[in-house]
Amino acid sequence: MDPRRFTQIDATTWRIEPTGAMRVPAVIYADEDLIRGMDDKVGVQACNVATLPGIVTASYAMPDAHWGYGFPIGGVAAFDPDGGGIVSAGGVGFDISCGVRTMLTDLAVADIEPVQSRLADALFREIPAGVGSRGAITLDTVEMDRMLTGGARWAVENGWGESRDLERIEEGGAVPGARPDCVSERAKGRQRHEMGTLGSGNHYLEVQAVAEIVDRDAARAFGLAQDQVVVTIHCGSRGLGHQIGTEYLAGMPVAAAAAGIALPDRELACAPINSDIGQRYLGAMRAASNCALANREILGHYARRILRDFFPEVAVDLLFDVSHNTCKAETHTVDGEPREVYVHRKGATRAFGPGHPSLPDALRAAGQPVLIGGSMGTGSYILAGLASSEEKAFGSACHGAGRALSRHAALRQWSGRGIVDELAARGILVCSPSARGVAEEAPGAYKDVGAVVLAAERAGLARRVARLRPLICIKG
DNA sequence: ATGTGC
Repeated sequence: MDPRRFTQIDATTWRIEPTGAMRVPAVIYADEDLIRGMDDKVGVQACNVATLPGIVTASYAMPDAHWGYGFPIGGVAAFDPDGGGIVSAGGVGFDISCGVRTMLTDLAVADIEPVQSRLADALFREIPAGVGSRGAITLDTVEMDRMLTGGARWAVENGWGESRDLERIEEGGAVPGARPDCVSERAKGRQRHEMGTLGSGNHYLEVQAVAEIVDRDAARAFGLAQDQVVVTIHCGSRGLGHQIGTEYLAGMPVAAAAAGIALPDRELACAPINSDIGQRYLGAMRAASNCALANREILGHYARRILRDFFPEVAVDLLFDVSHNTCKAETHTVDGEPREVYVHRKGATRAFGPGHPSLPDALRAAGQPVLIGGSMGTGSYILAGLASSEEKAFGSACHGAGRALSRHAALRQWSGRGIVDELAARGILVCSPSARGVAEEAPGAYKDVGAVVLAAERAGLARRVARLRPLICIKG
């Protein structure tokens, strides 16, 4: 995008004042290079979101923003239910409650090196990955509904996880207000065999090493040390969330028209929060969130089990599990008053600062861990939420590197085999059922994650704590 | 993202 279409507020804040149907400004947090690298559609979409009924304060885009279905990926917008506010399936995304968890081990890089190849083989063999992958768990109708209301708590009760994990998961492992009755039989049917599976696209399970400590005090509070081995899982609600997104997306244009909402783009289809379909979507979306929380808990359990085959005494403690595709009712300061608003975060991570009451005691002083997935070769970051993020973007930050090239362009430029060989030469073992998927996810197809997190830090969204480098990547 | 799509 041409930076000149914005008013530059400071080095990392760019603003478009309301014009036409916009009810609030659009604000993008990024440095000038990142702005230049963004598609024009990011600005257009952020402005489109600013026209939606009940939006408060501003429509925001994070430093990793790129264009998505209706709302930008990397978009944050909050709506007031008492001011005609809306909920939008396109504002959450197809992969409902897609997110990241990082688990800390007491192993060092030197412990992994002798077993790296065998460990990669074991993880690849035992963790189902790829399009349509099936797991070892099958749910009947009763267990399906229990999973959809119980989330990670349900997983723990069934032996796939540990109860001490729960306080390290957003919402304590189970999102309240889930309504399995608002989830279609088709969506449930697609999920029957998919619990404990990774899926495809940019989803992965990685064994990583702490490559750099940026903030010593926060790293200590999080339990991170140089050369420590951690396991990070990125995945979501699989077929169930996708089916729910598809079905409600189809129903929302009618609901928007019935509510007299004029849309600048059909893809922004939405419904009033205080409407039947709005409430049904929220109930189904929360059920899908619980599916994603349960899925990540099960995958974490598998990772623990496999690590213990190699290191019987290994400790594997959950640092945090956080989603980056959600709509949540939260209390934020709006026009100087605390108000409950529905915050859509689509490709944006919740980033609550120090002292936030929702954080567990052990993390309250340091702030929420903000888990940023990079690309296969470049590594990832752990950030900490900042109090300033509350007034900048309703307590949100970026979620990843963001694509620089389309999947199609990546396929033209790289082969899966070539990427696997290139990364192996750098000590990174990649295992995937799909060579095409690996080519699509080539490190060069992504922006520089370091530039993205630096911009997030400069903008006051979150601060860098540690950088991680991959050792083993199981790719969907 | 997705029992991937013309």
